[in-house]
Amino acid sequence: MASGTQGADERAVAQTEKAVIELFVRLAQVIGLQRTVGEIYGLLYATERPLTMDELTRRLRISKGSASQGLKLLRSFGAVRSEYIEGDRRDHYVAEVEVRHLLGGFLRERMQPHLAWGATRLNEIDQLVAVLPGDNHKVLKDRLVRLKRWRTRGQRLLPMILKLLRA
Amino acid sequence: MASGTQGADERAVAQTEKAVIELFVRLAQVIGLQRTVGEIYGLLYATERPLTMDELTRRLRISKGSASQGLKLLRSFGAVRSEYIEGDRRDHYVAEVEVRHLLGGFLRERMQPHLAWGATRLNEIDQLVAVLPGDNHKVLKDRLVRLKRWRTRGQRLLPMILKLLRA
DNA sequence: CAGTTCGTTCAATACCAAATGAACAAGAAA
DNA sequence: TTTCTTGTTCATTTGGTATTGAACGAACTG
Repeated sequence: MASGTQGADERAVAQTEKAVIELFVRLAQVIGLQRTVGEIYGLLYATERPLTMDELTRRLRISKGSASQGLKLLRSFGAVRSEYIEGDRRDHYVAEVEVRHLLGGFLRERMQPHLAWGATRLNEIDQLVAVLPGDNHKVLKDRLVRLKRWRTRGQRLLPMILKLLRA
Repeated sequence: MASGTQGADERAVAQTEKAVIELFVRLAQVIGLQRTVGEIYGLLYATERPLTMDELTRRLRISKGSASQGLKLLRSFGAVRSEYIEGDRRDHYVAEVEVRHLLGGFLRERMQPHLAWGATRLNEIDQLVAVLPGDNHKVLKDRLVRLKRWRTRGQRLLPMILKLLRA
């Protein structure tokens, strides 16, 4: 292969890498994760070979602290795992390329707690309106019934999405 | 009705109101909207009677600017509409009690653009990898195919959710 | 053992987006 | 017309949180 073509190759790969990182940075922002988390996952996703924390900090220009915390989060989501490499005591990280790991982990660890909190809160509100006399505050009661329907719906939605992730 | 019971009533209503607002504040935070937007929608949701901007700023202790911008956003979502009241030139706002208006508007105005952006970006990446020689970078190409599958999936998910909202 | 390497934690900092409020425009009232 | 009322916009301030980097513990190495 000619070295000119080779150079074009490298450029294309580098650009791709950058674009993939950008993609995951955006995804991270949309679902409310730190930009560094998106960067880390993006770089790992675009790289076949396992990377050390040191490589992540150098290539992404982020601090050791950010890398450590980002990787911790991504591991808790099951979106990244560390691979053992013979004769190197450093951790080597690879992306779980099934994106559902990232999204599934996010839903499990971040979304679910919110839904649970909302359900609890709605029950508490229920207690409050229960003491109100029957025909007064009819509209308020009606609206709360609507909200409770949403609790059910929301709790149904999560499994649905998870199922969709699996498909 | 005894005035003591009446007092208990008012307390319960006030607490309910507060709890409903809290609920929507949390929802707002989860989907990445400003706290004030959640507060506004929450108060309107908990109140039968249409409210003026002035009432919103006083009861929520937020600035006129925040109220104006929050209402603007909520109207753009179709989650709030203004009602004309005879002999009062001020705008009077009521919540669209179908929560799907809020979520639907959010998906339409906020989520959809991100998906569109991602789709465009993926096409650009496609162009980049297209120039790479066949068997090299096989893994990279494979991973991009995975991402493209997600574009399709994401674009399918949105209508699904919208349908669920309607149900 | 002392000296390195590696990863984590957390207090300090830097950054950014949300909230404010003054200034403004458009009507209405007087 | 002038004066109020009402709502919007936008430059500034504020508040919250993401990122940093120093300090630390643990686990190797020589």
